[in-house]
Amino acid sequence: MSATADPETPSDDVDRIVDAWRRERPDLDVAPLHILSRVSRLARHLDRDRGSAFAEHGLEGWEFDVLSALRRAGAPYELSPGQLVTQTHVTSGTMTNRVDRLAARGLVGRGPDPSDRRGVKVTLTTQGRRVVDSAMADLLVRERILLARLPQSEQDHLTDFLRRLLSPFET
Amino acid sequence: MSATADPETPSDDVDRIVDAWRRERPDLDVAPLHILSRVSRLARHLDRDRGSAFAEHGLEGWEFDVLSALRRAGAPYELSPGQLVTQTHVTSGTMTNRVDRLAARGLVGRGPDPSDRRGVKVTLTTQGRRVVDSAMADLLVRERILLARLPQSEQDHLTDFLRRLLSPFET
DNA sequence: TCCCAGTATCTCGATGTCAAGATACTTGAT
DNA sequence: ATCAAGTATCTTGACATCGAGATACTGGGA
Repeated sequence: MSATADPETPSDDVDRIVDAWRRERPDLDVAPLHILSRVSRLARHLDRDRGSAFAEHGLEGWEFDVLSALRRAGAPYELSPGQLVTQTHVTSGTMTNRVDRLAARGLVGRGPDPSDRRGVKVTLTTQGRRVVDSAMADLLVRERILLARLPQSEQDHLTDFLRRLLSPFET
Repeated sequence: MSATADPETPSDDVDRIVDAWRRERPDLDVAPLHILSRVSRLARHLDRDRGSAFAEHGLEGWEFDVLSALRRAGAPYELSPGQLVTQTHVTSGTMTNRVDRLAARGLVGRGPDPSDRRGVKVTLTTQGRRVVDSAMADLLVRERILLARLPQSEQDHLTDFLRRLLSPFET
């Protein structure tokens, strides 16, 4: 049991890890793990869960990331590889590869940028738009169920806390 | 600006993503993204940040994961590859590879399990223990600084919220 | 004793990513 | 008009991971 023992909040893996560190390194303040280790673990689980949601629509997670950036951009659903790199936080080499495979599947089209001959424009096809729209709807259904464990006021506080932790990373 | 506009909480990337979806799909309730998208993004940033903390000790993130599992286990700092697989959530093939490379660097030792000839025991070397101990101390310094943006009572609430979101995944 | 289902670990091939560098084009200063 | 620096994209090679299957050993029942 961790220091914040409470019959209402059963101990989980992170509590056990924190307790182990306290036993081995009593000189260290390992409290940060209670929050940040849970953030990492929750993200891993969310990734897996999203993966299985997308699989029902024949999509990989990385495919959804690209398609949803194009979808969000609004009509005509067109962005450059560079813009996609910025929005998805991958390298340019990775994006070249992703666009190749999405184009081969017919989910995006790739064409020259008329105003800059170095440039390329990636556009969502009708099929790509249909797929990403239904995958997104499904994803939200699942995520709402997960969040239902927290009443709205707690969700609002949680959003606020996360936003503040995120602010030093994103400007 | 998102629906929860407030002069004290400036908009961030997630707010912009949520706003874009609301514009494109007004029929969808995209509120879950406010929490879950921030969790994923924060985890990504934490990963990068940990990576640079570990680099100062000559460690990769995956190396720290293995070494810290052994360190937490307590003397004699010895676990089987299977136990390491369970604790680090990677496959057995990955763990074979990781232990190979850690042993080549002299951070762990690998020996036969006397009580089961199928088995292997992985142990932390003195050097491995020294390295993981200092990397852990450094990591905690960084993470405490991050969390200093939230007063203790908010950190306690955040821990509680995350624990509840995590509970359906970890039993 | 002899099997055989179960378990622990390792091997192999495929995959997605990154970092660094190559290529092609643009822009602004001279 | 020319050229250097900057920008956008693509290519290449190395790497860590995964999934599936191979190998080696254990333990219990016939």
